[in-house]
Amino acid sequence: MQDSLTIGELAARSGVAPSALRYYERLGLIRADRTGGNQRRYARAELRRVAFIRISQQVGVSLDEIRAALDSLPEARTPSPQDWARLSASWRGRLDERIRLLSKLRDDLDGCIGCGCLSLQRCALNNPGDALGGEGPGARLMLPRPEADATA
Amino acid sequence: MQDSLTIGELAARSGVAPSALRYYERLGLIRADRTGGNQRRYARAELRRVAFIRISQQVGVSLDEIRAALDSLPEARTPSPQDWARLSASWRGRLDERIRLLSKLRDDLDGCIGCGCLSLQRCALNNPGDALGGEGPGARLMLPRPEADATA
DNA sequence: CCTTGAGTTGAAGTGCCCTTCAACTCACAG
DNA sequence: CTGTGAGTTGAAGGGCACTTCAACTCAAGG
Repeated sequence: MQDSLTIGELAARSGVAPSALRYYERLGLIRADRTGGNQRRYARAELRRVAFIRISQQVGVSLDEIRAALDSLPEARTPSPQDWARLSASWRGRLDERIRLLSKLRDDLDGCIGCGCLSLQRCALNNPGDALGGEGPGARLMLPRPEADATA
Repeated sequence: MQDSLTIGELAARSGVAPSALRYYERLGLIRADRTGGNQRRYARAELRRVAFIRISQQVGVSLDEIRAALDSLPEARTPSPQDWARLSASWRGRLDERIRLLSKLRDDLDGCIGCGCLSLQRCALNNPGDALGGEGPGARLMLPRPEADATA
């Protein structure tokens, strides 16, 4: 009942598996103090960081970008509500864009279904300027899977 | 200028890389005839299949599920507009759900930003019944990245 | 003290969706 | 007929976000 949480406690409270928390730490997304016996002890503030990470993932931001965002927080002091608000607000455009694209896809799909033609190339694929762009080599997951786990 | 397309032509017209098309074929998502020299020749209808695949991915459906959906098409005849409409319509709920979740996330985020508290756990994480659920072992990409490529 | 559940590490595995490579063969314009 | 760009294969690589494993050590209740 102190001011710090074990990894198990943080996992339970955040809904993120311990293995994921360790992974986040390796990536520099969160940090932990250590006990004499080398066990992690998390400050309460880390709970908020983890929450921000999960939110950001739902927005569709990669861990690498989340790390960059978190790096912009002040190191000296505990981040203020305004700090968090600024970070969250920075995802707002991303979120809007994602919603817009999916809504457009829904409309296109409705149009196709409605007219029965389902000329998908015209409706939804052949609009390169609009649709999702991606660059560079290496395999990426190009398109989203909705399933995720907030409680496991 | 015949009735069939080479893999390069299909790639160009669909915006999907040849390597991806071969991959789709391995997974049983598309099929190709072969020339005497063992090269793939795609019927025009395959273009529509590929379009459907890409659309489905945007909706957030896995290739495995897409394969299952495509398997439900009649094998005897070329799928009719109604066949495609049925398949597309079957994703409609998924799409709606995704849009709904993202919209809710946006509202939550606005709320948090608005009040400055950013109590993310209450706002957006601690609603397990609502949020994205996932099951089973093995690493999955839990949350979507919007970037994708429809023209490369 | 001692047991037992929780925590530690690095390395390897998993699932998805492809891409890249090497070492060929094909198809067609000239 | 020949050169060249396009196509073929299986195997391996790659990025992401983790999980799993083995082989330990810690922490705390009885």
